[in-house]
Amino acid sequence: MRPQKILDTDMITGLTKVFRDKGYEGASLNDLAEVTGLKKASLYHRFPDGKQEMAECVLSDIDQWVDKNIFFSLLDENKSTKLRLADALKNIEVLYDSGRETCVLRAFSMHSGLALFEQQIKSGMDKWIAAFSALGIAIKLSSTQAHQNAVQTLIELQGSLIVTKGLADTNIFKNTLKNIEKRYSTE
Amino acid sequence: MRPQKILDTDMITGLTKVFRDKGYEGASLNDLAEVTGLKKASLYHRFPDGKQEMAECVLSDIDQWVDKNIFFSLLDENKSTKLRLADALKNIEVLYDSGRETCVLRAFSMHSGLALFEQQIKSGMDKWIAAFSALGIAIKLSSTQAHQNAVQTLIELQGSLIVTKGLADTNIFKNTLKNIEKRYSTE
DNA sequence: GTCTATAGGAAGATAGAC
DNA sequence: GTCTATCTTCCTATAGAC
Repeated sequence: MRPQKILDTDMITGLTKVFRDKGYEGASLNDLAEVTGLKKASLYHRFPDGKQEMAECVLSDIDQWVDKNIFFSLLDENKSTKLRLADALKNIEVLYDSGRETCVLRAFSMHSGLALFEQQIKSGMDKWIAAFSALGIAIKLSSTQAHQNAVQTLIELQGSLIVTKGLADTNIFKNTLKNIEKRYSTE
Repeated sequence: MRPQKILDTDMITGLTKVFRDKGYEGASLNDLAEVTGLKKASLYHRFPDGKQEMAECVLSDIDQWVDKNIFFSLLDENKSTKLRLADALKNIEVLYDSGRETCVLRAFSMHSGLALFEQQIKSGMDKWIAAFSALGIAIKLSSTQAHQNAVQTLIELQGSLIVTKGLADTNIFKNTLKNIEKRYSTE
């Protein structure tokens, strides 16, 4: 991404919204131009490699947000495990807008045929599992038990996003977050 | 769909494979023509309304298969609840090829922008929930408990499909099926 | 850095011969 | 019923003026 002039953080926000709603192939350059207020040719000036570069910037931006607001919370040894989890879950609710928003990585997983995304999906999932495994270890689970719980947590988050959107009922997602909280409760 | 000449059930099989792999927008008429061995114009002869009609036929075909092989199993009052569930789970494993295949309805849920699909997703999910709720009632759960269990089952199935594909590990899906079996076990 | 204009190709869909 | 050939539209991407 080249040096910028005006809006830049706002541009990523707009691109993210379009990619989330439409997926990689579903998002056309016209869509992306419209949401940013720029013309197509101007988008190519900011992102010389075109649509793929825009997608990578969006992914990288979300990746950093998740690192900072979710994984860091889960691993912060200055706080109790209960508080760590509560903070992480609160930020997960923000990230997915209580289930109204989809997971971008998943939106990119269909179609595209770009192997790049497959790899990022795998490593993204591995990071979620590692973070929740660490939380499991912190509450004295065995390492295999901690791993199983982490996988189950990821399954429930992803599944809940789908069912929440399909039935248009955010209570489903909120309920899943509560179940996850219970799973890591020590009482 | 017009009267047919040669392959017909084979055609649906081929179309299904393409739609599952690529989603609705990702599946081009060239892809669909190639897999069926017909030319594009011939596809339009069989499906006058084009791609959308093909997609609807695929969905309807799967819908019937699920009715017959999964929902009917779950509701078959001639068998024990344990056996009903075992049969249904076995067929779920077939349907998704142990997690290697995606859920077509979900593959159609992105992009497209066709409201038709949104409606079919909702009613499809409702049917899964109703079927598993009935199983819950059959093992004497309260109606609210049966409903909650059914929603949780659907969440785990959908989530497990995603995580299984993301990590390329069918053990994850098989393990989820075991967990579902446990949830409805009466011992 | 942003624009207008356009190239070049692939998409969905149709006409009409056989 | 299936084909070849073609239409229109939309896509990603680029050239070049300002």
